Amino acid sequence: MLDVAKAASVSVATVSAVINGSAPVSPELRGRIEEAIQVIGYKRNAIARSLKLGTTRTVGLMVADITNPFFTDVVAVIQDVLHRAGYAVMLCCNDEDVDMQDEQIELLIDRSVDGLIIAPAGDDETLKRIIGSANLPTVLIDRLLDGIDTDAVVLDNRRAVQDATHYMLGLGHRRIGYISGSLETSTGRERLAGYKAALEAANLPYEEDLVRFGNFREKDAYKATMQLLASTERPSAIFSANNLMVIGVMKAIRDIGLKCPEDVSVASFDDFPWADVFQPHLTTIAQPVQAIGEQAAQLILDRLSGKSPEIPRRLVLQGRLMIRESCRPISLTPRAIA
Amino acid sequence: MLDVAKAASVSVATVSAVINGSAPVSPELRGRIEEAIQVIGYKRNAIARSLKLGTTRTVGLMVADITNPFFTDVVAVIQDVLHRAGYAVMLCCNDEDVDMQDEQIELLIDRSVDGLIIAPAGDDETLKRIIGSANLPTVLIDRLLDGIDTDAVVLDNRRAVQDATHYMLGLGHRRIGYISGSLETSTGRERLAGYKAALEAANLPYEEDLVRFGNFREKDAYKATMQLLASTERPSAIFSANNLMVIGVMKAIRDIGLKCPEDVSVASFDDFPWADVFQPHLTTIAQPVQAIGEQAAQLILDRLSGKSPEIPRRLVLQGRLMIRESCRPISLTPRAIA
DNA sequence: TGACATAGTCGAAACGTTTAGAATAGGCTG
DNA sequence: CAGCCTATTCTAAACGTTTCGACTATGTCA
Repeated sequence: MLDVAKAASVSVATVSAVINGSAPVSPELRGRIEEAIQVIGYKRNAIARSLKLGTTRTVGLMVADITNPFFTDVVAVIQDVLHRAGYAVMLCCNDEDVDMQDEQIELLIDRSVDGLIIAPAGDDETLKRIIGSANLPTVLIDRLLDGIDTDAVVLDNRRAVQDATHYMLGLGHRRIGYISGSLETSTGRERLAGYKAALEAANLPYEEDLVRFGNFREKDAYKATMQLLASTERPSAIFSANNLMVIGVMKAIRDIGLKCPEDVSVASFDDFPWADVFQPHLTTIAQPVQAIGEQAAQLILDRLSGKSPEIPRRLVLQGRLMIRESCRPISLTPRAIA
Repeated sequence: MLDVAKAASVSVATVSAVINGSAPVSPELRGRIEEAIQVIGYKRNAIARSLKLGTTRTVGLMVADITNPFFTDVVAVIQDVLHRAGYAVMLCCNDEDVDMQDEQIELLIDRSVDGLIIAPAGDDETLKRIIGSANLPTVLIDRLLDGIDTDAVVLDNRRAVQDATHYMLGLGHRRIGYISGSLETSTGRERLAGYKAALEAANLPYEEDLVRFGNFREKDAYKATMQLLASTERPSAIFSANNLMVIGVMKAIRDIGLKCPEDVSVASFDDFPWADVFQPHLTTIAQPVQAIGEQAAQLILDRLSGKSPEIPRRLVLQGRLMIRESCRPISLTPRAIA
């Protein structure tokens, strides 16, 4: 900038004024300065600017697992709308690892991001302390944190799986296996609550044996399903609490020599773009990923521009049950009855 | 830092010395300073540090489409290894849009990233000019850029699809449809070249009618496949040049009332974690995503720490043909013969 | 015509670090 | 004891911006 100022024989203050349009500048000087900028190929240094202004126009985005297509989609739309608003996105993912998560949030805060969008891996005290003391605009997505009261956009998880379970119950299933996500997450807890609620509404007992933990990961879900299917009274249906796990569930069903939906019905949280083209066509709960991403981005943008209300806003969206062919009426699944 | 210095009654230089261990400090002062840091809860300001040092310990990662599971996986491992090395990742994705890409690369350079990892959307002149003049450590992944000579890690695309085509030819298929990615990308060109090479090796003519462009996207691939299947001499097999497009291909096959592999065989670039559990079990070319990510990250890390050789390193990895059940011998697909 | 507002420009301080080089205090050598 | 070396500490400049307040020239109003 100093070079530009010299080349145009003006002060740096004036150069700054034309670049930012922050003060009136005579047409003559403006012309000289703009020309000098062209000639020199000057680009203003965003770091120096950030130092002075105390803002980086960057938001930190931390999600538990970017490999999960749900998060991938959400990240993509967040990145898109933030970019259009002139913000850069610093991305972290920790593969559902809480310790890694703590490190990463530090990394982000350390880099002086202006705000944070987080889908936390777990309800970790350290994390909560850090984001509490960072005092940054923060929006939680997908998963809430106990005792942390910020903007958030989440799904009505409880209702969604209650509906799905109700649907399976309606097909006559009485023993519905449930592959749960980690109860360290609000989604893990809420989804399980939905399952319980549906059972209760149908006057059916909640059986611990029928729920196993897959921690939102394929491998763990595979093991969990193997156990479930090996038990004496095999369930006639299985609900998977997310997309990654349903792959594990299907693999276990295959490996144990059963067929879906002939032998066991399956439904899952999270939809797939290919769900109605590969067999069995999975019955799923579709999340409005586009809306989730847009809303989250908008919340942080509003907060950053200071036009949010004082109290945090909590958006809860509804899932949609996509009934396809992976669940069938109990009367048609003879082997499960035997 | 000034506060810490005051609290410990020393100069900021000394505080800096203990924080960075950049100069010897007596145990006494060190103790006082460390205590003051604790008490005050001081964190050094990375922006100011970047300004002085001219380095941000951040690398820009721009991929054409993060929604594509291949890129997602690669991004995840890159993020992981860079994080472990103390680097933050600034992510951009542009949905294969070249103009957006130009904007984004500017955004990244503007933010003073220390290096760039790019999977370009297209062979765009503006992009090339920008990264040429930015003069930053850069590594290209997946796709090369004509005339840009930097570190890179790519697949041997040509060979991989040549092998796959050879395999289909071996099953007796003579009319193999090819759904191509954009020829603006090196992968688009190389993969098509592999298809042609296999044809040539088998003394078969290259027929323009059999290749359609899906631009690496599901929707376009769907349309392309519809055309292909509507033609008078319908192909008995189709190869899709990536994962997103094969979904479109399968949808088209379904919508036109055909079955895979009974009526038409299908193979695709890029593997899926669920490929051998949902029907039809797709025959694919699996890319070593883990290795690609690791190598790319290592290349940029080496370059950043100045321990790379002067000349750019170009790594080319091999794909692996995963033969499953979506292709069958031509003699068994009667309808295609008719 | 003098007081005063206004537009345009500039000098210099500030943002929070790092670091070169100066300063200081001992200790050692001859 | 002078001279010198070493270890430790400090002062101050620099990184590249933004912006406050000062200054000048010009125009306006009573």
